[in-house]
Amino acid sequence: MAKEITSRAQDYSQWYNDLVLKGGLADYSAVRGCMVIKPYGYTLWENMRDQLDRMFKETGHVNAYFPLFIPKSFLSKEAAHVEGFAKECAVVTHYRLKNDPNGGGVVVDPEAKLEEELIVRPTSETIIWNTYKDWIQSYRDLPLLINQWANVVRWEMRTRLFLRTSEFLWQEGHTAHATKQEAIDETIQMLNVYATFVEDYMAVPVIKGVKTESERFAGAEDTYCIEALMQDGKALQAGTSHFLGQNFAKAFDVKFLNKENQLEHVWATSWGVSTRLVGALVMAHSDDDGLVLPPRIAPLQVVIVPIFKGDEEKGMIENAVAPLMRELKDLGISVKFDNNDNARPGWKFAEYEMKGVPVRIAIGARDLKNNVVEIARRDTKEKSTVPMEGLAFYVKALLEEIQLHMYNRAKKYRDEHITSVNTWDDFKTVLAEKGGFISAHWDGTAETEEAIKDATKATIRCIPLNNEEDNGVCVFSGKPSKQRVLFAQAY
RNA sequence: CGGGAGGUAGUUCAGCCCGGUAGAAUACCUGGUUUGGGACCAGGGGGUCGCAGGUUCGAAUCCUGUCCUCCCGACCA
Repeated sequence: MAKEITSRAQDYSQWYNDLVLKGGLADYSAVRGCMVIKPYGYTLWENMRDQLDRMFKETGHVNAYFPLFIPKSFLSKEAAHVEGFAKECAVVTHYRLKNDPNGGGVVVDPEAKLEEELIVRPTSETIIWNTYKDWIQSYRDLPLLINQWANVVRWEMRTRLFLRTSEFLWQEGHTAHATKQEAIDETIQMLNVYATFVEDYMAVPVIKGVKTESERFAGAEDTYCIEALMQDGKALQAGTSHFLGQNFAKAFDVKFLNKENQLEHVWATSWGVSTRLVGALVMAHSDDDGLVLPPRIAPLQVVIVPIFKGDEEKGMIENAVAPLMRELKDLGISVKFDNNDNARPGWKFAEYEMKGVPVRIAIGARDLKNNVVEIARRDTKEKSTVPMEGLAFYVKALLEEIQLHMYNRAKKYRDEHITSVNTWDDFKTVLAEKGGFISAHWDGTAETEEAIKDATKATIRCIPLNNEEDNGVCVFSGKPSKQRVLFAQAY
């Protein structure tokens, strides 16, 4: 068949591409570095987005929308910020095309040059803080808790579907607070929201931590992150939450009058997750037969495949399936009855396995006679025969069991791939032969971090939150260290 | 952005070296037989050979440029 999937062992990168393309999540586009998210992949993103949106609203946030274009001058107002993003910005310089006088289609009209060039947002801190300046006068205006769902553009040299594309979809929360502590609390709260979402809905275990200075967001005081582990032993940053201090408030002159009638700069946070989460989901759970999607966010939770000979049997099966479909839908389960006559059952089995549908129900004449169905779960590929009686409730419970099992399996793998090492030799050996996170002492300097990166391509993914104090010596420099940090090669 | 590979039917690919009417498998359409792990028979439709120039009587094939993709590297989320 056409839809063969490269195995993970043979070529992990190609396996990932195969899953995304053949699983129907996305396609390449005519534009370099930009992808088309197909309906199945977009439904997955919608399910993720909707749940996150609920969680943001439960924690008091509201949505708004800010412009795609940012005046060039805004970007340079915060020194570290411009430093971090300048090299990957798309710039709009003209506002009109005209017919080519030489007959070559349309060309940019040189007369239509913009007075001030516009940047296509790589992130929205600058335009948002320029706006917040007008919205905030008093402590009564605080906290300001706003999120936006948007697309952003970062001009990437090397792209990969979902993991790194020039344009991607994300949400960015931008909040303003009266006190430093309140802003820090917000930063941590949103980190926890992300961790809860990724673990409970995506079934991907994460480590919460804080970034070192060199991995910090451009313009932040502290960057908190959740780090996940992929099946090839590489880490993936799944979400970040930044404590911005007063950096943007000072750059954009955002001040408020406190209760004592004194002017102060506000304290800020920003936090985001992107369509990159789809890539994380794919690489965390899937196998050589295709996608494996967690029930809570799968575009389709259950598929029913009829097996019949002739119209009479087909009709009997349809009669039996109709009430089952109703019961499943009443329980909030998404279900599809695939009675397409063109494809045979075996073809359908393979197809829905490729697409990662968590539960497949097969019903044939033999089953009708015995009042049972065959249920196959995608995560373990186990098949079992289950009575029709109470089937909807059985399926509901099974979906929850699959969700839990997927998380536990991923967590077991992750936990087995956190290795404590105390020597530089062990560090290199473990990284080369086993991969995953390496827990090691670090002397706290950017120089050592850089040297380790140059030698091994591994970076410090994070300093885990609530890290134990553990006196030792740096695995690279031998200098004293108070705690272990997590290293890994990363996406 | 550097190195390597590639772009021909919806898809996977052959044809290119050595220029001469664009092929296969699969998918698709019609009819029939089928249906418990990617069915079979018969008939049928479908491609400006990525795009643009050039060489030539003639270009998928040779030359130049350009766009898109993959892998590796640098950079970065």
